[in-house]
Amino acid sequence: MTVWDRPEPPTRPVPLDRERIVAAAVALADEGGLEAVSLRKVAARLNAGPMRLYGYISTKQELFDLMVDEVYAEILPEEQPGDWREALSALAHRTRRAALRHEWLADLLGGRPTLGPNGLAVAETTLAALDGIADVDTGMRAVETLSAYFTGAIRREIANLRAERATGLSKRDWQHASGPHVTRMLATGRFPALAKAVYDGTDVDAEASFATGLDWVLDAVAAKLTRP
Amino acid sequence: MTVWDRPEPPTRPVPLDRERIVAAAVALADEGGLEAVSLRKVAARLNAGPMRLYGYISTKQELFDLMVDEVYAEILPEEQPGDWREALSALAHRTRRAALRHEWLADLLGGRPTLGPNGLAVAETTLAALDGIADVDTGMRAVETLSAYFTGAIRREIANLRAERATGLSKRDWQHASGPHVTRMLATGRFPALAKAVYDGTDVDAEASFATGLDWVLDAVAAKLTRP
DNA sequence: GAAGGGGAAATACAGTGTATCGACATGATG
DNA sequence: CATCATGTCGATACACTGTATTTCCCCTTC
Repeated sequence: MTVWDRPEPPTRPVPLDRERIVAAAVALADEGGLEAVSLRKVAARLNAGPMRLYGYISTKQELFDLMVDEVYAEILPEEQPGDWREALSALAHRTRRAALRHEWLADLLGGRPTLGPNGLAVAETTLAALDGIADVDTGMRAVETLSAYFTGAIRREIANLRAERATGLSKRDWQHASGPHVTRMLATGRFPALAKAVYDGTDVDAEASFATGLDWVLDAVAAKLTRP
Repeated sequence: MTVWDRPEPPTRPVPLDRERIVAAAVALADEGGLEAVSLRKVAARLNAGPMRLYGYISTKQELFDLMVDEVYAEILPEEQPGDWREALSALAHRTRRAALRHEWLADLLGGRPTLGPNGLAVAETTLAALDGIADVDTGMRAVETLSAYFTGAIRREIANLRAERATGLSKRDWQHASGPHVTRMLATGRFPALAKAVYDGTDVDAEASFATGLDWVLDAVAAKLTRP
């Protein structure tokens, strides 16, 4: 019996771990959004059967949790600046940039408590930045308020970005010329304040808007820190 | 040929409109969350075939948009108080309470631009509250900042609420005693600031936390309004 | 060599959003 | 009154989803 007659030994299944799985899922989501992530496609990308993933996660939600924590690794700053304000500001901006790299993050942000190692690490360094500056309670309140702000702001920014992309219109064009529905509504005169805002408002770019809102919130935090 | 032999005339299809459809969808979502909303189930609740809905909406996303706008009708205040600060605060609290009544709103909040009639009406009254107090640009920035805050805060609150419900543990219990994963992580000593926050922090109820964060942001807005 | 165990894969199921198509009640027209 | 066009509704179909269950086969251990 020659070599040719003997069948090749069966290919061992490719080794798997959460890291690989999450990487595949993130890649899929980066390319086609969250809805492009299906267990079948993730598994296929790893040359594995779908059910194999259930050894590493027990539900699709858990895969999302892992994906979010993976991105928190990008958000975690390598070294902390001394100033608490810089630290918090950096956290906000890093989160925003991460969401711009992985737009699907906006869909998940704030959706579930972040209990993964990187999420906890981010929480740690954030709270640590306020250590000694404020008592525990005001510190927590500050972090919560700030993160509520940038979570919401990021979500809105991504939402607008998608809307512009979908209609093919820049925000300015959309407001001024085309955007049939909104234009028609504004023309009814039932929304004078809104109309004024839309037509008289100077359009600032998203980053600047994010930054000024952030500054306001940081100002508020600063005011509470100094006065216990 | 008697009456009994003749078949009854065919039952006319039940009349339908967006209002009925949205009401059915909202009811479904209130009972079982957003994932309980399927076009088939919505249609079934209206004694109609699934495909019939496509005369009124062209995609499931649009149904969600209509649902959100429906809730904005609850958020819209009946009469506006004079003070801008009261007005903005009321908007935030009304949105929060709406989300507590319809928890699925948290999943949709900030996810897409709100262009429905009620959403626009809310935007209108909100901007109107700042009319004369601030120039257009700072007014918009104020509204955006504030709504980013409460959007994020509401999402987190609902997320925590669900997590507590799922584990059957109150936040306090979860942090202190059981919650194996978090407890173990904190015990490693790698998260000292976080551990201090968890163990030394006094737990305030969600509404109070929401309100203080809101006050901070409103303070910040007030500071920017007075000083142009 | 035989038996057992464990993990991967195949199959199965109930459900999803949406496209397509056939039938049929209705209103217009002869 | 008969016929035809029209438009709408429902049935069917399709590709896909998350997940439970079953089947199978390789490796280890006697």
